[in-house]
Amino acid sequence: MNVAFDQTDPKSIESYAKKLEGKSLRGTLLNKGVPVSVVNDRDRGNFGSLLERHYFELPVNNESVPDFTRAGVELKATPVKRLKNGNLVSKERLVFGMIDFMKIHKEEFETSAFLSKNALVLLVFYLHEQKVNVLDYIVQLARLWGIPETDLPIIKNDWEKIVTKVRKGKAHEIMSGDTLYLEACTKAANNKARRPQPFSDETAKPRALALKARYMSELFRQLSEKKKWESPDVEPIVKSIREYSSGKTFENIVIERFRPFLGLPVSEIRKKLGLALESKQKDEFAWVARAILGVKTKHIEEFEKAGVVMKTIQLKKSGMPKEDMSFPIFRYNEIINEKWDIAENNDTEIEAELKQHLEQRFFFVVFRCEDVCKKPEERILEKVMFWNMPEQDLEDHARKVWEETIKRINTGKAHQLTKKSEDPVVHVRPHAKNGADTIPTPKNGMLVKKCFWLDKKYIQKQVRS
DNA sequence: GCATGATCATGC
DNA sequence: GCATGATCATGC
Repeated sequence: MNVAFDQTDPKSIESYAKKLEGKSLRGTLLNKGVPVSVVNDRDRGNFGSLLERHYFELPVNNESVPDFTRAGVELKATPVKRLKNGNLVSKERLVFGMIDFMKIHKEEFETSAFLSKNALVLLVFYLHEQKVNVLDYIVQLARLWGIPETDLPIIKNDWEKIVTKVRKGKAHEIMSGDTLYLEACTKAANNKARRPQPFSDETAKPRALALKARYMSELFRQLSEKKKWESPDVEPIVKSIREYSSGKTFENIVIERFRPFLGLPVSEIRKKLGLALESKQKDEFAWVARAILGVKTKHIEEFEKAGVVMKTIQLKKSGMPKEDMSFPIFRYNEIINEKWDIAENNDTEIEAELKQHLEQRFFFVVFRCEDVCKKPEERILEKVMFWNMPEQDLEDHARKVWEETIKRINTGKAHQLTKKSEDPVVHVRPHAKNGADTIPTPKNGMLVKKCFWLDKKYIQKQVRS
């Protein structure tokens, strides 16, 4: 029997967990009298189960009830990692239970297995570091957490999108990119595993419900912030949950904000919004879009949490985008070590950055030039849409070009990467300050910085549909 | 007119 | 100093 905390009281459990903040498991467990042999030998490689068994001394529990059964609290340990700029972000998504396709279609969100098990979660964030023993990871933060009221409508809608696909016999078409905060991520020992679904003969990849890594990062940032009011330049679009009344989804709300402005020239939109009549900013269209959304900051809270990337697109009179769409530059010496598919809980493999970018959900804000594209104020706001890259394009184009890029860099052909004429969707082009803005390559010395681009003809097709 | 390579402007 | 979003310039 554990006397360190009250098994029935969530607050008591949280206080006990908070004692770990700033500490690692090694010393804590040894102080608790857990034998060295046990600490060292069991559950190596899994921080969560060490925590569960030896710190909280919970019985092994794979049932549909929360780990701290009497308090109704579910325990979740989750890693953060340090970026090159020093910021801490979530290392991975927070995975809840597997989706049982044969059962979930009968559930309602409010009484779902997901919600009943995870109504109250004890989150333990620890800092994962390469080549450091799991016993020496430092706990950053331990906090009781429940889905906040403001996030509930989005999470509910995410859950319903996933379940709707199951009900339509389309479990095999579920993608992480379908949803905003909660996703149905693939979860299987190997890539070939498939499970049956109730309304189709097609089998589907096994999937689990999870909060996206981006959501977890934003959550971690908010929880670690000592002074909320000094919060950085992030503002939500939806200021009151009353806006979700009558079954409106977040995406409905966003699109409705734009409706009064569709078909108007930028000058008119500026006037209506009370903005300065002209801007010399290169991202002036993005600022107009944010103003329409009612956000005064550079970052949008819901978009940050969901990993939605807003892109403004300028169409010529013909409907063809003026430009291809660029992504961040890659480093020749680093991209060659990336993997497209990485095994779960794998600390050594690095997932392809291109894949991470293209799997995000996009929000396109499309402007069109009436005549010549000279004056920005005369461009018309044509349409807005959420978009994901279809899985087939990811596989057949993005992945292929990425593989080819690595192959050429490795064979001394880093100066001749996939041209626009070689692939209709993704190509590689310079993206540098000038010709002298170079970085090292494995076999070709210093070369100009380059990045992947999405072809404007491809963008046009996507925007038109 | 378009592919390709190159560069600008701004903010952090 | 560098990333990022946005474009320009040239030659076929």
